[in-house]
Amino acid sequence: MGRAPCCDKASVKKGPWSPEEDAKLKAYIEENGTGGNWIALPQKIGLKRCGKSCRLRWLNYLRPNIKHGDFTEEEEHIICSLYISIGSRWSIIAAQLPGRTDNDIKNYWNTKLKKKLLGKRAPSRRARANQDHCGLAGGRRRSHLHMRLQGLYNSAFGCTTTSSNGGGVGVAPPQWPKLEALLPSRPLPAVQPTDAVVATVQHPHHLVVGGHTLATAAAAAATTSEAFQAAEHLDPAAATGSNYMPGVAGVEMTSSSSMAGGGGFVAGYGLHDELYDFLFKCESIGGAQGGIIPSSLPELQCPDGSAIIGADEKFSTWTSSSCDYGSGGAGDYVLGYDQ
DNA sequence: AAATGCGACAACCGCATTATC
DNA sequence: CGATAATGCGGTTGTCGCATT
Repeated sequence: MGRAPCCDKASVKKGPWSPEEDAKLKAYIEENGTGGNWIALPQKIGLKRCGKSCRLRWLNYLRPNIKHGDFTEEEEHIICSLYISIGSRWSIIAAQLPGRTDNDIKNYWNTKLKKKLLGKRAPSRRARANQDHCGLAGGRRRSHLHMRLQGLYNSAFGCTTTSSNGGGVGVAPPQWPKLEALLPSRPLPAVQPTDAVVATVQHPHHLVVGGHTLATAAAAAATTSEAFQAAEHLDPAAATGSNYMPGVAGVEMTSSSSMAGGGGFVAGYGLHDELYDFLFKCESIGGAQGGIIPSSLPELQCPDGSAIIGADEKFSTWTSSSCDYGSGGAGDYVLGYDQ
């Protein structure tokens, strides 16, 4: 017995939305709100659509103040730096970019930014079928790709230079972190306001990442790195054979399936040192170039929008007192941020 | 001009989490 | 407190249009 379908698939229309459907949905929600029940909404307004489809359409396209396309360089930097930090947590990343949706960012990453980082065209879906048979295997592939991405990220954003690529500005390259789990062994809090997209950046340098921050994430990684030594010996991409992220070392391990019980993967040994190196060298370098990494230690805000509390030392307070991560249980790992 | 390849993006699917009964 | 429903999220797929062969 599987899960009951959310709607009657047979009587539900699929595919692109027509202007009429858009108008109906938009008009109704603007007038009445969602009523707190997406499943019932399509029946109310006479749409032959699944409630989930309505929700997606509203959140991604019909909602006011949605921006599409034309990502700025600053937005790209934010996306990249957050991706480095937390992986493919698109909803969290979207929360840092007002007007952007997770779907939009995800698409933008997959079609543009990833390639920008990789510096070459990624194989198409059609070509992907062959990839598994030809690629480097396991750890060797990982380290190979890892090195490539480090260089490519650097060159793509001018984070650093090498004498050989001609794009140099004569600064030392930041360290691309080695492979390891960045975050604690459970996902970031999933708590996001419905309209998280418009909820966040109070200050461009105070990024709040689902309650974690770049700084706290780095600190977390530092203190949990030991617990993730095993991750260094795993290659979920190879193990699953399904993650497509050539060159994105830690990133290729961040699919939700491969992360079951594990945080976003980023870097390896002494995350503490390497991630800070990476983030803040980029920052100091980027300062002259428009910046890649947010330039100050971020503040910490609980996902529920309650107190904004400074720096790392309060993270454990929040996690232990007000944030239930669910099944993982607080005893599963040691935070250690403020130890 | 037709076929094919590819990029971009909208939408769907299924799982995890949360809320409610 | 368990079962069920609803919602949120991320991965994947489908489709369209443009570029290339």
